[in-house]
Amino acid sequence: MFERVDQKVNFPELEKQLMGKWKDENTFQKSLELREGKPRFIFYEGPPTANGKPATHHILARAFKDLFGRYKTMKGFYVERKAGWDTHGLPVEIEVEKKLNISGKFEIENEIGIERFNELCRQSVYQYVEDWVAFSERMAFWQDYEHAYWTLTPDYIQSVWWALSEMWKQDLIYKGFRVAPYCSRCATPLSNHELHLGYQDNVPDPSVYIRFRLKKDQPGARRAHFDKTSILAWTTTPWTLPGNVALAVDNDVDYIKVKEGDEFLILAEPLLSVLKEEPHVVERVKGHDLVGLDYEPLYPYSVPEQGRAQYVVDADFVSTEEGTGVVHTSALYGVDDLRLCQEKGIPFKHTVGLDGKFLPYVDKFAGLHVKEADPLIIDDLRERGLLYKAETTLHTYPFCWRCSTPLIYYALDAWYIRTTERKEELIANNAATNWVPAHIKTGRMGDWLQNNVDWQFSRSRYWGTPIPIWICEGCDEKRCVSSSAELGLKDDVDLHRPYIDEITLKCEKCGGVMRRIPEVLDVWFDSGAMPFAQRGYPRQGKEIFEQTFPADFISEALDQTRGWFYSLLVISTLLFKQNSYRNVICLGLVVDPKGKKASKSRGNVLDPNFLFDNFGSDAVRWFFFTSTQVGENYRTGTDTLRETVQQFFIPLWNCYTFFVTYARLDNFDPDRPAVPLEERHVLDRWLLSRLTGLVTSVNGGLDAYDAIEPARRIQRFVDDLSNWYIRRSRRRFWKSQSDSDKAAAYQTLYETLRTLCGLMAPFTPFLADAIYRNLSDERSVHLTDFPSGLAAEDPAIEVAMARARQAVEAGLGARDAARLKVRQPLAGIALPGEPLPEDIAAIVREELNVKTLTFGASEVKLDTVITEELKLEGLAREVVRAIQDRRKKLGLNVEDRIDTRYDADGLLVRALQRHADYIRNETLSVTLGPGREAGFDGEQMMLEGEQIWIGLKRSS
RNA sequence: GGGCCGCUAGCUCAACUGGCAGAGCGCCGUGCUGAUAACGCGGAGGUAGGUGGUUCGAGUCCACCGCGGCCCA
Repeated sequence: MFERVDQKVNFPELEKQLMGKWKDENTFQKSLELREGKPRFIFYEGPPTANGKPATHHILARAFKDLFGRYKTMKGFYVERKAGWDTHGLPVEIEVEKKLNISGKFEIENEIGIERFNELCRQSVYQYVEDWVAFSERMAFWQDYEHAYWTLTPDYIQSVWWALSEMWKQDLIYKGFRVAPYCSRCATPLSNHELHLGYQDNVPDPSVYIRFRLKKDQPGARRAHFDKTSILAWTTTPWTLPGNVALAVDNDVDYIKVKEGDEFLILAEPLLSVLKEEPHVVERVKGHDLVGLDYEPLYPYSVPEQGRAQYVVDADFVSTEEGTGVVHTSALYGVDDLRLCQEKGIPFKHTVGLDGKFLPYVDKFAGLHVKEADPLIIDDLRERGLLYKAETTLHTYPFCWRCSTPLIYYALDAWYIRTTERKEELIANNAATNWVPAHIKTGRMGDWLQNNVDWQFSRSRYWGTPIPIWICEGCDEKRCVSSSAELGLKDDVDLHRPYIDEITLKCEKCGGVMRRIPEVLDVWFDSGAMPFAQRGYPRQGKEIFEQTFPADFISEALDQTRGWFYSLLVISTLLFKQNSYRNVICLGLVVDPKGKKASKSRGNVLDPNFLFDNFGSDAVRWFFFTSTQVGENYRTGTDTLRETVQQFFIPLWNCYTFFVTYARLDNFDPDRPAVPLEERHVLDRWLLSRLTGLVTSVNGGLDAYDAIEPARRIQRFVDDLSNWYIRRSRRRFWKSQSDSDKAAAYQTLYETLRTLCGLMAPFTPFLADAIYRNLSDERSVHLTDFPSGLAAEDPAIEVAMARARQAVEAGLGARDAARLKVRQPLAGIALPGEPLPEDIAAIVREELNVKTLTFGASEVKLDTVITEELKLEGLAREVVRAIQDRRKKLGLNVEDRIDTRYDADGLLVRALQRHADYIRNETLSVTLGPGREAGFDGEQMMLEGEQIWIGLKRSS
């Protein structure tokens, strides 16, 4: 027997009940046990960073992950779902810095200490993971949270080390430079975000034009040509001039040689206006004519012992908007500069230290801070006749957002993985991956791979996987370690800073002391290593790793293209020569109803708990599955969610309560023999045909990693079920005799609801299970097989029914135009088109409330003549309607019998007498008679312009 | 500056390979209703972001531009 169901449902409350049941019954665990030994469907959890409370956009990816995990489980696969937590990285550090009200290297190292700082990071992570588990369970994201992988464990870290050491063995790791905005006081590089915090406008800086004297002994015929000739270059950072190694010109720009006094100057034609005098043009050349010319170094400090420097090169970033069209290049103090010198093979070395002061060997300016040195350098060049002119310019310049020190661009040590060497392999492995939506493969991801640069994986931070590279103080020998055993440490020892920094090794080459480089790993390396690191591979878990690599399916939002999607691809390509995922759903972003990104400062952030409490998590999931194409943004607001509940959840729930209400009254027993399909009412056969099609397309869609089309079809089906099948079948459930037609109706609706629950289980796990359990003796839908292979297709019925519904539409339109309410029966209607089968035509007649339905007319033609006979029938229906209304007002139950009295005259009385049987039957009136009797709860009202009093009471 | 995605009714979104521009919400009118906080019918509401091009025919294909989003530089 089915439990009574309240029509007024509170979905959030329902969901909490289900959470309790799942916990008590271990439903998730059971769903896994059910499929033990079955083929695996391999899912990888992209670990969220535990640096804050989960937000609404986190529901999105988790909903999709859960959808396919549940679907494949119901399809018979064993779907391990190991949770994971990304525990390292700058976001965690920043969260802790905020709590401590500190910021930056200086405070961390000198006030807090790395040991305590990292301990606080660890605590912070543990705290947030609790929030994440609660959140995930609230939205029914079934994962194994007890056996989650944590990127901070010694096992995990050692796997990561192993991965790096394998790349080391392949000679894919090298040390280089990285130019970044740098604060010399804080001794720290700034992130892009930090950089943007500190720009100031109208900052005065020197603007100097420098003569670079061309060497007289140029190779070949060019020699005499350049006597007394200088190339004019411009800079606003004179302190970079001692580090000058090259001048860059644009190959295709016109350069002019002008005579000024007894010397010659070369600069770009569009910038002749910077000259002090009216230009006296001597010669015009192209930039590429200048390339290769040697010039006299301004200073001896950056003249290399080996290799060639101080000559003219071509570059693609030369501007003719300002300066002279010649770019002074100092390799280590500009992003473009460094790239150019690396491309051209120009040697370079630092002239400035990490403290922002000139190094000792730059003897003229040694120990001076670069900004202090600027005027001295200008003076020095002026004295030596190398300064053409010096001015002051006002421009926008970045300052440290913490301490307001002017930032400089500075090349820091950085470690790289030579991904460019394996670029073609990366592209091939990406090409073999199924992207949803497809355009990401060649678009966003493909473009990113085409423009691949080596992966800079070192971070000058604290809370991260320490980079396992040790360098000999004596001979510079380098070594990459792959396990704690190699360091003489136990397996379970904490490998984080600062402890790891104290570990020294003995150099095998010279016997000297080897120390670890101070940097930690980019967190993307951590998460990209999860396919094997979650198993502790290769020290352990070898077998399980091999069984679970690569993944069949992963899903995240598209900001992961350069993040996790990339790091997984790179690491597995370099180590295992294939991608670690076969199918990937790349989701759009959650934005506010205006399309703006949610942010606290805009105040448009949706609190997930607010949504859960008001609409339920199923509703939020369903919204994400149905609202827009995968890859597009989700305009999310309370209005759209309210609509989701009203348009889909409530109608579905009403279908369910309708069934339960009458099934209880009739003691419907689902185990009774089924009425053969061919003997069922045409509405049943129509519904089951529709259901068959639905099952097929939902299976097909989900198999192709498409969620939206299946979900939208389910939505349309529920509309058909509610507003056509049940609407047109109601009387079959109400009628008093229990014949086979009634049994067929119950069986059809029952099977449909159960199947629908199966189809919906992966999408809305709470709602589907709530309904299914009541229909199935408390068995969980999540332990069933996914619906498939129904065989009740009947295209002819579907076509005919579609035509019938069009006929109804036309007929109701005609009624409306004629101002004839549907309650008033009419003699007939004639419609265009071919006749419909009788059983379907009957439905149309009933819906239109006409006696006859004919086809073949040229247009819709309604017989509008209302005979007295029809009028009385219409009045009878009015009376029925009035009695039903009264029943409802008196709070009577649908099955309650009543006695009915009336007081009226004229046509109404005749209608009541003529159609007494009909009225009694419709309203469950045991007696129906005239007279205002005592004890009858009555009401005076108007029906079709006539007075009537109707009174009723519950029949004893 | 570059890449990708989007731009269709007031709002949210559809329309297989080019073939009569649609649904839901909201609004107005009206009807139906003992499952329905629901539903039906009718109405108002569209130069499809803009400009060109290809085609018998373009929301759909091509080019350029604009706006929004994400990412890279």
